[in-house]
Amino acid sequence: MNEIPSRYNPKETEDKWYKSWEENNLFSAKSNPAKKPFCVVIPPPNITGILHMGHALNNTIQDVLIRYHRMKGEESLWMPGTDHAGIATQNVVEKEIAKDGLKRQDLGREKFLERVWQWKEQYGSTIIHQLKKLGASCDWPRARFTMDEEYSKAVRSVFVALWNKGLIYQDDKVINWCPRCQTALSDEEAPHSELQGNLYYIRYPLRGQSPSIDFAQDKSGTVPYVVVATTRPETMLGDTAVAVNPKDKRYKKFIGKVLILPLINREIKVIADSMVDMEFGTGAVKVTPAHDPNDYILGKKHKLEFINIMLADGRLNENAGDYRGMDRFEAREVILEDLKEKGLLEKVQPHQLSAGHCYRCHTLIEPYLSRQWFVRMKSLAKPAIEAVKKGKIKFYPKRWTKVYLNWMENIQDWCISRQIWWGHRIPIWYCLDCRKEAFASTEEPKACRRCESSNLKQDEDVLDTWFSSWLWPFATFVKGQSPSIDFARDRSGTVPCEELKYFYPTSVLVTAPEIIFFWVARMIMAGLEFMKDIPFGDVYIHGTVRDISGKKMSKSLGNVIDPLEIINDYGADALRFSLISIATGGQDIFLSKEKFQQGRNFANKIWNASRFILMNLEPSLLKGQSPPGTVHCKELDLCQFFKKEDLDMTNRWILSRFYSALKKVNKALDTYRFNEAAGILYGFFWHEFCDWYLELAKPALVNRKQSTENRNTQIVMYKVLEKSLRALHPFMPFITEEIWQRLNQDTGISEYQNTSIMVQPWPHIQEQMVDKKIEKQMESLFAVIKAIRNLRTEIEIKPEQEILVSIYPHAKIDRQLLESNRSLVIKLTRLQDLKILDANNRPTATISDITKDTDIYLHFSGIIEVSKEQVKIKKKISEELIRRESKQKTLENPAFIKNAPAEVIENIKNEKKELEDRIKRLEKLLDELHCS
RNA sequence: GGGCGCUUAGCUCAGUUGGAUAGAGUACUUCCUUGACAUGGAAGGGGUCACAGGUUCGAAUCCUGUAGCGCCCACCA
Repeated sequence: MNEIPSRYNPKETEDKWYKSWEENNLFSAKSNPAKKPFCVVIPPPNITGILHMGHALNNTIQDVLIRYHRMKGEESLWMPGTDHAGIATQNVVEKEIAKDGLKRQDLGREKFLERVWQWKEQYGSTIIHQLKKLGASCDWPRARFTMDEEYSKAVRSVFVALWNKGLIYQDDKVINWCPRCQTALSDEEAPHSELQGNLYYIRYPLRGQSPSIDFAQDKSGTVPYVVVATTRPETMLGDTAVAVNPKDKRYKKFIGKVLILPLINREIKVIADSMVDMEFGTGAVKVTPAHDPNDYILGKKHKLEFINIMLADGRLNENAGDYRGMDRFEAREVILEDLKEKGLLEKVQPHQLSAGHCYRCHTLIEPYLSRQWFVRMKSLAKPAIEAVKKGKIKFYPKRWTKVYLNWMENIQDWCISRQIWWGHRIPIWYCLDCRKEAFASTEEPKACRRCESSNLKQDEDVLDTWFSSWLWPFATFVKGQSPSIDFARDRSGTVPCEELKYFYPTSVLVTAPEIIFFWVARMIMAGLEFMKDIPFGDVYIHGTVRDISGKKMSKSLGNVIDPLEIINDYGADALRFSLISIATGGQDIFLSKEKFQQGRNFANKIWNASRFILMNLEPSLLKGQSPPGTVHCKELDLCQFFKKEDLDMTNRWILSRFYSALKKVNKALDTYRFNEAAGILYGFFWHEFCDWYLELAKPALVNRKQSTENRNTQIVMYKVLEKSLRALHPFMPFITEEIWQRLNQDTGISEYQNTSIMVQPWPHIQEQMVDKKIEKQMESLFAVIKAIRNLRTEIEIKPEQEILVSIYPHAKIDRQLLESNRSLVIKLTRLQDLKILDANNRPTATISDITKDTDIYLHFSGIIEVSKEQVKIKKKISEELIRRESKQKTLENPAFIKNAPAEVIENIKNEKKELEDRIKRLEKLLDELHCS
């Protein structure tokens, strides 16, 4: 026992216990009708991922929930897994082969994919190991990967199901194109961000006018050109019209006229459309149907030509004339130069705009006309909107509901095809012989359905990664199922899938606001479509982790605080506890390394309190003296150890406080107020259990004789610690396990046969131990102790110097309370003696103070500065007078008396009376001071 | 252009349905190496709860507006 070090060393415990939990299968959960299910599916991290603070927060919250519910006796499953992360992973591997001077095309599709799988096998579970470091109690043997065979089948089934319903279609549209990743992206994958650019005003001459004419000097009134404003001048090469608003008087005469597109010398028409904003720019807009979503609409409407001027990599193609082969940004500069030379660049204005950027590589997105696959979303969205509106799915905090609904109500078709290789290949086949319509199939078809030819070709594209993620809450459960699985029917029992029936819908989804659209919304749609039921009842949205100045943490900014570094320096429990304490109500959290000290210090506090308790515990006493089977990890009525009435106040107090705190913790956890739960436990354990209770208990413990007092104190101290450990376990799994095991071992209590604290029951509230009266009394006692300490500090004398205190208890306080705790007060205030007075007679040479129910006189062999003492008391009196005055005023207000609830009035009356009492007593102290 | 969040102690933030002398962590001041813990203990100082109106007997808390900061969404070239 004595070898317990005085500092908690996480390194010696964390890996050891994690291993033990895994070896004993303690994270495993399975269909168990005898128990209530509780299920959380992990937001699957990318296989390219490395643990950052966002993960740490996200997974700590999930682990707290899982561990809490597991201890509450629910069959708790935390379903883990990883996401193949199409673009991100492909990028990583491409970078890798680039070191050998290779491109993916050099290897070919098959060889390249082999390389990716290799990479995945080697590095793909890095983040899983890191989550283990964090203490995540996932059911690891279940871990799924979005490209597992079964999972892939599910993806294809879903695709085919939607295809059969006519919800999937192929079309040429202007989509978001990342020239670096060379693939289409969905709108969500191309978030807009502000950009400082220019608005370029370019002159488009009327046909018949020489382009070389010096326009600037033409002031005759008939302007031979139209000026358009654009932020992307290079796209002019693809212009096929100029549009003006039909109501715009300035341009009436130009409508229908033909302009000569500069540099290219294409004839383009001036068209009229109400879409054009007369206020913006010149009111005349160049129309580039193949490179702008709006222009695309105009192009369709006015039957314009669609001219694609760009290659997949962002360079200009053969339609760009002399500019062919140039990169889009380079071309912009050259074009501007050329325009300027020809006198066609009228002016340049600085202009702030926002434009899409690739969410993977941050490259500026190019709107790009291409043939892609889409999902029609409107009909899928409808039930998903209903489910939230009807409260079947609830967001915490509530405000995200609106964000969700707003997006869902304006939902656009989802571009799901990606021009990359790593991912689920689109299950569409084309017959190269009959060349009829393409068809979808869950399995590779042997022959064309029309002409029976086997000369088939699968679509080259792969599906958006999120097209697999949206099935996560149920596709993770299908293992060894038939590929043509009909999820909904499966639940009804046609195809047995016990686990899905048992765990679905899952309980709660924990995630960050950034992926509400990407993932949460789509999972709800998929769940309702394929399972005919919601995927989860609650959605808890936590904040985004930022650095101390409010910036998002990112490697490029160099402001990252690495969770693994924190774990290494402070321990996983410290990291977890600090994160939970900081994360409030889904608010963004601002981190600095220092913030983790709180968690570390708390862990150390728990460690040392436990160390103290272990050092003062007589195992034989606990083992031998208690009734058979009583010191038990199961929740037994504490009354089996002792009659509540036989306990002294201190013990009754701490038990009462523990259960009062526990009640609040339960409530907080049940409503996703994690920081509050952590805060209550922190406050209880540190400031009540350690600061007060253990100090109060010391005298009883020093007395090693087997007195009832000693025995009871040992049991209570032990019990409160043990229960606190259990309550703290979801937050700090490692240290609580370590100590719990030591308690187990050192007390030699054989009833602890279970392997771990994590499978012990959550502490049960023993209502009979809650005693508000005792709590009040102890507070009075604490007030006395504090007042004495305070007086002590005031006189600034040496610790050794003799000090005596006499107390006059007022009627309110139980004299008995002081009498029976006299020696405790002496100990905690380091007095020589404490007298409890019968009459309120002030002895000489003292300073004094009052508490709510006592007058306190402190005597010492020094000189009192009477004037200073007077000032102190007078100040107090005047403060109290002000308060009394305000209460008085309130009570004199007839409206208050009329409207306020009786209870409030009563309170104010009491408070006023108390204030008056205090004032009277303070005045008396002042009086006595004059006498002395 | 919409929507949302924030503004409380030097700093970082709590404050549940309106009814305390407005809390915590950290920093600061003084004292304490008293055998659980200096990653500690004791005692302190520090806030007109962004601003202006309003509702109410009563507002940090509810309503309206203003300012600043920060997010998210949107096809203004």
